[in-house]
Formats: sequence, C-alpha cells, structure tokens
Amino acid sequence: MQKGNTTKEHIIEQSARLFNIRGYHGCSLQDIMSATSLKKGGVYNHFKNKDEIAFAAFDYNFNKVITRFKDALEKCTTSRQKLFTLIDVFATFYTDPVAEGGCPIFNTAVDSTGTHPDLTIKAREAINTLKRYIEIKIDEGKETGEFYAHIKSEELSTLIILTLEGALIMSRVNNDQGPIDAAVKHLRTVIESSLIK
Amino acid sequence: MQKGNTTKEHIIEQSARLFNIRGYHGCSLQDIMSATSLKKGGVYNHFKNKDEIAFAAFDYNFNKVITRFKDALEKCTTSRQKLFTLIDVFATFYTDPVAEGGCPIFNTAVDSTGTHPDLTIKAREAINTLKRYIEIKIDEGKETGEFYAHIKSEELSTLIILTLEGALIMSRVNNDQGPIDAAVKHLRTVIESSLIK
DNA sequence: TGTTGAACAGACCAATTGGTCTTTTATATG
DNA sequence: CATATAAAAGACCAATTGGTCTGTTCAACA
Repeated sequence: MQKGNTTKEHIIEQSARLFNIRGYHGCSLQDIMSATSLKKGGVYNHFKNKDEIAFAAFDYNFNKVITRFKDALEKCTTSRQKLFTLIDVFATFYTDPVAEGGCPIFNTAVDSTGTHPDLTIKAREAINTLKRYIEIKIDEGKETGEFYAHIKSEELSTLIILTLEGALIMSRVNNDQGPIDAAVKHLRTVIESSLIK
Repeated sequence: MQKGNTTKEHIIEQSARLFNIRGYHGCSLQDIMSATSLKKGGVYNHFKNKDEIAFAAFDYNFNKVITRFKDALEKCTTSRQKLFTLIDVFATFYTDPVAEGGCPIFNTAVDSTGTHPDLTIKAREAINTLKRYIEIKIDEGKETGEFYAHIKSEELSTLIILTLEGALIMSRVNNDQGPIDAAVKHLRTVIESSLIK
C-alpha cells in the first residue's frame, strides 16, 4: 500500500486497475484481495459488496479522465488550442493510459451492457458528461467568433468522442498506434478545414 | 430449436446471441443450457469445453457480419457506391443487429482483452480481415480512376471502421441513434469531398 | 495503563462455476 | 424385431464465486 493512502483508497485504486483490465465479471473478489494484499474482512470492512467497489472504482477512473482533460485545457487560451488539446489528451489514453487496459468509460460501457444495468448507467452518464464538456468548448469558440456559428456543437462533440474511442479500442486490440494516429490526424484536418474561420 | 438445424448449429446460434450480449465471463454454461433447452450432456456432446463454444460462436457472428457486407456490396457497381453501402451496412448493425448486443467484433475485442487472449486474437484477426476487405474496395476505386490515387487505403479503411464501431458503442450505451447518424453523415462527407474525383 | 472501537483476519456458508462420466433414450440399420 | 450407435440426460465433482460473521489485533484516548 502506498504511503499517505487510506486502505479504502488503496482498494479503490487497485480495483479500478483490475476492473478496467478484466471487466466486472472477469474480476473476482479474490483478484481484489490479492491485488490489495488484504483478506476478505479487510475489503468488506470498507465496502458492503462487489458492486460498491465497482462503482467507486469507476468513479475513480472517470475522475482521472476528467482531471486529465481539465489539467491539459487549463493552459490553453484559444478555442482552437483547446479542441486540439482535447484530441491530444484522448491520444495519451493509449500511450499513457489513465488506467491500464484502455479508456475506462467505453470499456465499462461495453462490458456492462446486458449484464450490469447500474454500471451501464454510470458509463452513459460519464459519456454524456464528457460530451457536454466538449460541447461547451465548441460553443465558447463560436461565441468568441473563432469558430463558424453554423457548426453543430453536439454533433461535433459526439463525433470527436466516438472517433477517438473507436480508435483507442482498435489500437489496443491490434497493439498498434496506427488507428490512434489516423484518428488524431483526421480530426485535426476536419477541425482545421471546416470549423475554424 | 428451429427446423432444419442440427443441435450443434442450434447451440452455436444461441451461444452467439448470449456471448454477444453478456460477454464471455458474463455467460455461463447454465445460461447456454437454458437458452438451448439442453442439459449439460447435450451441450458437451458437441463441444469439449466452454472455449470451443465461444470460438464457434464468434466465428458464427463474424461470418454473419462479413456475409452482410458481401451481400450488400454484390449489388453495387461503382466504388463510390460500394463505400457508401459499406457505411450503410455498418449503420444497420444498430437498427438491425447481426447479433443482439452490438457488433460482435468490437464487443469481443473489448470483452476479451486482459482475460481471454485466444478470443482477443480472434477479434484482432476479424478486425484486420474487415480492414483489408475495405482496403481492397478503396484500391479498386483507385485503379479504375474513380478515387484519387494519393488516398491512403489502409488509413481510410481504419478510419471508417473505428468511426463506425465507436458510433455503434456510443449509440448503444445511450440508446440513441444520434451517434450512428453523425458518423454516417460525416463519413459520407469525407468520402464525397476528399476521395472522389 | 486499561478500555473502547475500528481495522483486519480468517473460518464458514450456500450457490454457482466449468467439467467428467455413466446411464438412458432415440434413431437408424441389419 | 434386434442391435449398434449417436445423442442427450443428469448425477456427480472439485474449485470458485460473492457474502456473512466471529474472532483477533492494534492504535487512540481517557
């Protein structure tokens, strides 16, 4: 266990790792116990069941995703810069993952659909939070006159997410950065040529 | 069990459904037994273990995907038409899924990574088969002079797949056709404006 | 220093897991 | 009709699952 960490945080960290790699059904209590070097009593002292751990783990991972976006965008001044940075941050999810095993949001979305409705809801909310976040950045660019006013923010935000998330999955399964690079390059072109005045 | 089907085919069909909805670890032998109305002996008379069922189920689903592409593209004459049809076929994976629960290729890719290497390999091979299939269609268009020669076939093929697969996942988790529509519209524009002479 | 409460260990549980093996049931063929 | 063979049933298995509960340990505080 890392110093300065409470046991509960330690469990969440390790579980967040495991759930992202193995998925909800692929990760057992035994896996969590091994990863945390705790026995059942130690784990269940902080959580009432596996679901609670999974929820906390997802929130933890999602928070790391959002934080990475916010931190990177803080340094940006123009909306153009913000959008490009947004894309670059997505790309870092491949080279330097928030959580080993790819993007926790889409992972959880795919993993939970059909088996764990409550997790699906969490994934859905996370996607929509992210979507609105990007939408706002686009809207800001329109308000300052940096972007064309006719651009549909929601559509573009959706497109950015689905392109990069698709790329992350494809890159990961092929163990090849090609898809990520193709997606980044493509989106840059799209933005440069159709969004910016 | 449907008429004209062998028991083995029946097991594969049902398992293909279940594995695509619930994932490998989310689908138990009991689930398969219930879905097929067979007992353990009936299932294991045709397969030696769960893995064999999962492999056959994946092949079955993948074959349905490829078949749908081939059938649709048969009627096309121009390369432009083929590429647009390709995109439309992807879109049908949302409205009229090959297998309930989304695209089996990316589902399996996400589901298996980190827990089931053999399935990951199958998913990877499927993605690359599909990628090459689309590449060839683009190359054909270049050879006939329909498309610009400078277009990078592999990159475009990759982009088409990752965009539409990303859209399928996003549409499914949000239960909203918006992402699919956005992806289709976008790719059509891209092809129309930068690929076709 | 003795006591209290939280943190953790670990025994225990019923249910379920994937898998094996023997027995029964159909079915086809002589 | 008898028999060989394949298909399916279902009893059985050890291992693992998520979860509960009772001890034990340890640290803060009076």
